[in-house]
Amino acid sequence: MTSAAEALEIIKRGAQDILLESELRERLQSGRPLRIKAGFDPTAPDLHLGHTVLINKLRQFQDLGHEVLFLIGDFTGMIGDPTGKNVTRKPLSRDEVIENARTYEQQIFKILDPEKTLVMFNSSWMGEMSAADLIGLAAKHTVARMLERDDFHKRYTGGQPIAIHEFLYPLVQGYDSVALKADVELGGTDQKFNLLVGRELQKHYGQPPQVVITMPLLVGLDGINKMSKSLGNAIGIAEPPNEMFGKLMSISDELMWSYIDLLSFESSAMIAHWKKEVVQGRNPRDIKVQFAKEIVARFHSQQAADAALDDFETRFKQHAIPDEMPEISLATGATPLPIVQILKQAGLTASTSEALRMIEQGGVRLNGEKVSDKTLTLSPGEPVVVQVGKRKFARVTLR
RNA sequence: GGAGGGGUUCCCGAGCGGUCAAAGGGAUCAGACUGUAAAUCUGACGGCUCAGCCUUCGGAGGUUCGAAUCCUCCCCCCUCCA
Repeated sequence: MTSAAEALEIIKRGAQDILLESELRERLQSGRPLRIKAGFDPTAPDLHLGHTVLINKLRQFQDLGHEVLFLIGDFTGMIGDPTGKNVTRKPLSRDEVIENARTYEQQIFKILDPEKTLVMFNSSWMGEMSAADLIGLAAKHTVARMLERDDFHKRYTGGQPIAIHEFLYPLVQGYDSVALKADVELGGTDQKFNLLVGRELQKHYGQPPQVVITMPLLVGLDGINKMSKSLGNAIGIAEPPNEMFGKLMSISDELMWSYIDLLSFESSAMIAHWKKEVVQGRNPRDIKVQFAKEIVARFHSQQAADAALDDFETRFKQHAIPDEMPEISLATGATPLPIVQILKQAGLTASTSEALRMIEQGGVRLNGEKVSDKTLTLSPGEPVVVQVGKRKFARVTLR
């Protein structure tokens, strides 16, 4: 049995803020299973590593005997969370939201214990709410306080539009905590404002305010924005091992450390040791490889991780052709097919113009031989391995 | 309701009658280098039947030999006043 003090230590690891820590300690000491809320906006159909920072923390709560309320914001998803956005989001349709929510459910149990997880949808209470109730809810907050929020403030002063419904988002999210009688709510640091609104509203509705725990945001592959599917800088937890491994290796040597801090299950002592080694001259690549393997193994398997490393090395260190690649069959007419058409039709380039450019730049290879003739044509015959750049391959058969 | 400012290629942002497929930056992609799909450097970056042609500058018309640039109407955004 873990003591309340030990539990607190576990929970604190990696957390950015705990508001208020004293309240959390009290509730842990009460000994009852706490209701731990985390809300997810169903805009992104696939979970990525950024989400797992939070989900790992939820898992820790479960391991400590608490109950996780995994809230899918299907109702709020139709609003679109304005957090961190500098433009108004377009609302999702009902069908899209439901579709996305289903995908979420399938994925979270790679990490969470289904026995201790309640998956809920906020439409089940928000959908029932009358217009009068909603106005009543809106009356509990002011425009000035909304504009205190950094992203709203920036948009407002920067001449960017803010639609009224975006103000409702934090209120609805806060109301969810009331409906769920949450003891604790977890969120990214960017959610702090919204989480605190939950505390306010719970007080208004006569409940003890929830403890707010924020987790640092994982920066995306671009090294600038937070990881987000819509920004295209994410590593999805369902991605194939090679893809996941390659993306992890593409993280810059500096950014790598924040990934390791937030995602690795290695002890803090080990991570500190690695940092020291790199300062002393060890190639950061080695650490990155180890970390990438840990993550791939977590979502796939140890074998898959080893295979991903092998593939990576043969492909990038030895510039070899990978074993597996898409098989494509193209129909040839009476005349031989120009190389640019092959590249385009095989999906290796977006257009024939791009195919021409790739050839000019020396990025196209046929069975490993660089192609320099833009007018090259191929006739039906043996399958050929067509390559564009270092990453795109296809085995093409002309018929 | 009134006055003013603005909508440009994936994003930001110049251009304000021909020299514009449209500066610059970012992103992306390719090449070089590298024990990394790090960093750095170089280049490319609308499409096509590719030394030529076609389509783009909020939308629809118009003026002109010629328009992203001028005019008319419409749509959208912002600011100030009420």
